[in-house]
Amino acid sequence: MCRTERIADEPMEPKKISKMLLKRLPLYLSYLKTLPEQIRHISATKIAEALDLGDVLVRKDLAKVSDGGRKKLGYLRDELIRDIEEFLDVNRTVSAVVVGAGKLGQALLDYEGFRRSGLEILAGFDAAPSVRKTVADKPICAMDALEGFCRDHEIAIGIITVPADQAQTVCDRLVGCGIGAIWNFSPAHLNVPEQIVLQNENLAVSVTALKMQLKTR
Amino acid sequence: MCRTERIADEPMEPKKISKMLLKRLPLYLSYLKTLPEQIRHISATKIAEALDLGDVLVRKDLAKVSDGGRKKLGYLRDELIRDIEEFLDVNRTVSAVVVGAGKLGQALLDYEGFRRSGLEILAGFDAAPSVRKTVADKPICAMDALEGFCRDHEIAIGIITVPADQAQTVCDRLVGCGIGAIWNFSPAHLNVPEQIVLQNENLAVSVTALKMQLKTR
DNA sequence: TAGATTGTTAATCGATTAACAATC
DNA sequence: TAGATTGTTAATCGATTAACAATC
Repeated sequence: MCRTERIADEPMEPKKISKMLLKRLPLYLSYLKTLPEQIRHISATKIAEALDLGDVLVRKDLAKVSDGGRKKLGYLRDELIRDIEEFLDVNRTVSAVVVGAGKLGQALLDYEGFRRSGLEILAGFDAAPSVRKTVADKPICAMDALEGFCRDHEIAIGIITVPADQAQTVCDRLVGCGIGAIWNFSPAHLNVPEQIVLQNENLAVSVTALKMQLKTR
Repeated sequence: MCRTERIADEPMEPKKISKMLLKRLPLYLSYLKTLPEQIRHISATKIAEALDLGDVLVRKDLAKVSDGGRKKLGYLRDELIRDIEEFLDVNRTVSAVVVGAGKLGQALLDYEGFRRSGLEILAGFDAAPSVRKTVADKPICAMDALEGFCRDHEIAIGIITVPADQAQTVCDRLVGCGIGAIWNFSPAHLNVPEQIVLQNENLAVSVTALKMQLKTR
């Protein structure tokens, strides 16, 4: 087996971090932050109960990001918060643009909460930018300004909120600008080069799945 | 083993439908609908290639919802569309309300595309309904009208777009109205009775996970 | 001490993929 | 026929859970 025959000075492969873990850690973080000030210690079991998860699962997750676990006591809350924040690198801010300044695009431009996650949306772009000049003090620009803006501001994430039939074109242009990730709110399937991170937020898919669970329970 | 000792006249357990399947079927459907008119046949392999999925996976998915598969030919496109639509019951419309008429709530009220998924949002509710009287011809009502409205219109889905600190309260009221599912866009973890379907659309979680993939690739 | 907790190893579960038989 | 395809059975993979040892 490859694993047992590993050459000694080959670097250890880093602990694998799954997407599932990445989705749970922010939940732990927001739960920990809602706890009353006077609570100093918190156990994996308590977190698991509060969030309807298995206790072993939470324990393993926490062990991946912190070594502050004390038998019988659990974790020091503030230390655990720091460790998760450090792991998730919430203080590193990345820049984004929204393409498509319809209602949804405007809502994302307007949402204050992203800053707490380390996302800063700098501008919106739209084929008809005349409807609004700014949203939440952020400029709504014409599409032909996209490439220049992305390069000048080192945009890392392109957020797509245009209709499905324009999504691939917009996606290609964003990739051409050198962005590293696409956050796709359109219902279209997008083709991206493999080094680009693609995350789909397809509300039509979500609602259909929700309806089905409603029906078949 | 339980399975082998099953009493003969006990009803067969229905084929299990996983959440993953429910999220892929709408993707197949929208892909099939974008195909040019003249294409009459389509194979699982082609769909898999177009959507970056495994071919066996698609084949198994399709077999669960249609028996129209013909060796060497694949599926008749129109028949497959009908079979998937029937399985997903897209023609059954369910009614919903949005609680929280901020930018995001308004965007959801305004989005035409939900009708194609069989979701009809009838009204919005807000603690300060005075800001807007209607969005997309749908009324924005005061919170104290929530219970009456939900009962009168047999609302099945409650969509939550209020800030995190009000989400649980709103959720409890919706559950009290007899809705069957909560679609939660707030970043709060919600406690619901087990018979209520809960789907979280936590954008803070999404963006954090996206940032991490960006970093660690 | 006894109990609560962590953290590890093994088992289970579910979803995906591989292999392959069937056949139009 | 040969090739493209479906559909099934077995294998693999990854994530979760169970069992349990350690210990403060």
